[in-house]
Amino acid sequence: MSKQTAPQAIDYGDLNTLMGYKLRRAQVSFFDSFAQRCSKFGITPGLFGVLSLVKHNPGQTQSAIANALGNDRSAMVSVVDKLEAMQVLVRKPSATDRRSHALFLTKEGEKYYAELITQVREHEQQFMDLLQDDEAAIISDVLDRFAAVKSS
Amino acid sequence: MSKQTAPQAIDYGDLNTLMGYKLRRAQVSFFDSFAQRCSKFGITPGLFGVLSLVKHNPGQTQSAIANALGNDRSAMVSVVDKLEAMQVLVRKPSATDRRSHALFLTKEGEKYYAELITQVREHEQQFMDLLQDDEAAIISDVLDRFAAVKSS
DNA sequence: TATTGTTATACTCTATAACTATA
DNA sequence: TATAGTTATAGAGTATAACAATA
Repeated sequence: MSKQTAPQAIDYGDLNTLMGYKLRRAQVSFFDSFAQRCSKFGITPGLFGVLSLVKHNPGQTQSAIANALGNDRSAMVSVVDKLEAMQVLVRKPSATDRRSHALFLTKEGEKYYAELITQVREHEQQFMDLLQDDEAAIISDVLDRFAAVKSS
Repeated sequence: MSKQTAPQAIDYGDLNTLMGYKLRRAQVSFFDSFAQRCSKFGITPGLFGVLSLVKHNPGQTQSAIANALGNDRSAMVSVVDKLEAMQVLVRKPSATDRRSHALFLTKEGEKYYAELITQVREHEQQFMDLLQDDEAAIISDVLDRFAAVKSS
């Protein structure tokens, strides 16, 4: 026999009733799926977030982008390094403050982002297809409310 | 003047339309809030998940718990070590398989969990209070559907 | 041969502190 | 004095590979 004991069914107990755990499971599933579909682009959700924010806010500084994403400045360094190595983003000296770097998508970066966002939207659609009628609007709303809860 | 340039408003662009990003923001907010409320218990969402699963499935092995949570069994070692150090959980030799450890809550662990789950439920309620009418049921349903998406 | 717990290892993510050059 | 980017560092979290004991 291949297994002596059949794998016993697990009772998820409280976890099955907790929105926090459902939220985590859903996010992990979503990001795993994202990573798989976008693997050929060599990008992660974290890199995508920075790229997208620079795309929509050209010329902003690293600190401004970090703040907007809720990350620390120091974490931005390697992220921007990677995106620069991919030649989709560039640091340019700020015109008004020589301490800071203004971030821009390269010409290649614009093309890259255009192709990437198409994949990302298809991926979104794959999940949105699981919803019916007005559910999407409700989820979107509720997640925004959850995100707005201040923790201290 | 305290700042030379007023902080420019950030356009979240595509991110504001992507469920994946909303999901992440909501989860981070939820877990930050959880961590704050449960800090006096010295526990994290990850530790709580294991403890809760052992509570509801006494005698299961480390591998079974790891599998149920989608983790690798190697990651369980330090988690169980921590919970054992907190004296809320014990490894006992399995009666049927001398390779494996059966996990149980200690007497203290049962008391600890009872107090903890009360806090966790209050925390849940804090977020559920943001919802109205049938929204909770819809969110719960949709998150389950998202979690069920297989990624390969 | 396969599985359980374990160790060693490594990689990502995240955060803190300190440095430098600027402001 | 304070801020931007950077470096060094350290802590979680997660994963792979290999090993000893056992199945």
